[in-house]
Amino acid sequence: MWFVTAFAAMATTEPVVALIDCNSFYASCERVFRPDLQRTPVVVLSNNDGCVIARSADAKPFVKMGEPYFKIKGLLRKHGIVAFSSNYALYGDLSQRVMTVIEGLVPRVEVYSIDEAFADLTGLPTDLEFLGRRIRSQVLQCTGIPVGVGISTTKTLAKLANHAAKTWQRQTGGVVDLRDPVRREKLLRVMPVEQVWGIGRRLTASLQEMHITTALDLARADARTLRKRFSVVVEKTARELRGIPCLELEEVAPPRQAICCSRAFGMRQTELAPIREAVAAYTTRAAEKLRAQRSLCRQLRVSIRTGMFNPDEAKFAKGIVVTLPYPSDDTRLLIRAALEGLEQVFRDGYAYAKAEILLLDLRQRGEFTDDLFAATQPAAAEQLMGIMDRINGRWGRGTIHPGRVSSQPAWGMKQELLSPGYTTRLEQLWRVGCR
DNA sequence: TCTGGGGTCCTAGGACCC
DNA sequence: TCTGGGGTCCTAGGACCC
Repeated sequence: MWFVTAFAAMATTEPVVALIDCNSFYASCERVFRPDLQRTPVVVLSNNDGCVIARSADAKPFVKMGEPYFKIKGLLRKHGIVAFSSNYALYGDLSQRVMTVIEGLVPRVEVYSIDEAFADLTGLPTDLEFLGRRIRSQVLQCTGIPVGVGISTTKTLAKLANHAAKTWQRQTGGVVDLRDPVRREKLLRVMPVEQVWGIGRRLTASLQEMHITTALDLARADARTLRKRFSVVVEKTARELRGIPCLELEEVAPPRQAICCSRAFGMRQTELAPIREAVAAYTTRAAEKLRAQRSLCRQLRVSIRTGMFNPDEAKFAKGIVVTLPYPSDDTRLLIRAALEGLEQVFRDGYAYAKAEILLLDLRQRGEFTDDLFAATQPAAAEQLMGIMDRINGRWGRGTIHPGRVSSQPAWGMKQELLSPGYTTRLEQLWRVGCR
């Protein structure tokens, strides 16, 4: 008899995956150190205070995602909605804390984005809904960030379960276990296909032509047809909706294949000089990211563009790829290449809004063996970069920087509503009590 | 006046090789 | 008379995600 039960237990060890997702993450971060805003709707703006990129739940009925700030200033005032510039130092730090708490509660975690993590719960002997609630309460207690938990047998279904947990927060308590097939079908039936992870605007339109309008329709569609008509990605999505895992948990993120630093200027720039400064600064940042993942790059693309929305502005955009003499992570060499490229693409007579640096053809150290006699990066450069990174790591980004990069730039971002670096800057620590 | 900043993966098509 | 077919690599562009 024990054999039979043991066998039955083994046979039911199906894969289980959870998606833990922070609610309105950026807005929640802003509230952590502003308890007075707990009941006040909050929105967070993009760089340069351009448009809305995050909204607290109580701001959602009033403000659309992506809405330009200048258009909705009056509306925000009318409804008493508080706006913040984005404070990535704060969000990044709180994100790390959230992930640390989750990693302490479950064995295998994939940090999927700044505010989401997948967890493998396969074979855990506990009540999973209980575990979900535990994760929620623990993260909230340790960080002040509310999260939702979706549980199912595939990543795509866990995403959907999480979505349901958010949509019906009151009824579900923020945790939905979607392993039961009956429950799963019930949810898939009411879930519009555009809510499915991996199905964007274009695919939704094409799927609707084929009368696939709900998640259930997609799950039941013929996989081969989907592959032929669209791609393997859509095919996998459909299989995952059926409960067949096609996407693995990726605990260690592979090194990036491209690194980008792209930012709009605080105000339009017509002269070459300030744009040179901005390009040097962006390149410095990109090179830091490059070294952080211990890669070298062989190519760099620099591009600039004017504003793209205002019909009265003359439009211009151009980029160029520059190849380095050898694979490198030396900020100085990269800046030199980027400025060379900039000279070639810059045209007088335009009001530039944005520059972008893209590091391409990345490889890990020791990966390239193409030419025995090809030059390689001097050891002195590696040492210097290492020292720079250590100083900036210890004393804060930008403590030491190339002379070309200005610390009070004319092109800098507009951040008029920036909250303090509560957790990342000593002089901006949260003050409690004592007036 | 004013509209984000990162990334990934896939496919199609051309060049080229044998 | 007759002019293949399979494979690889690269690039551009599209679609998606957060």
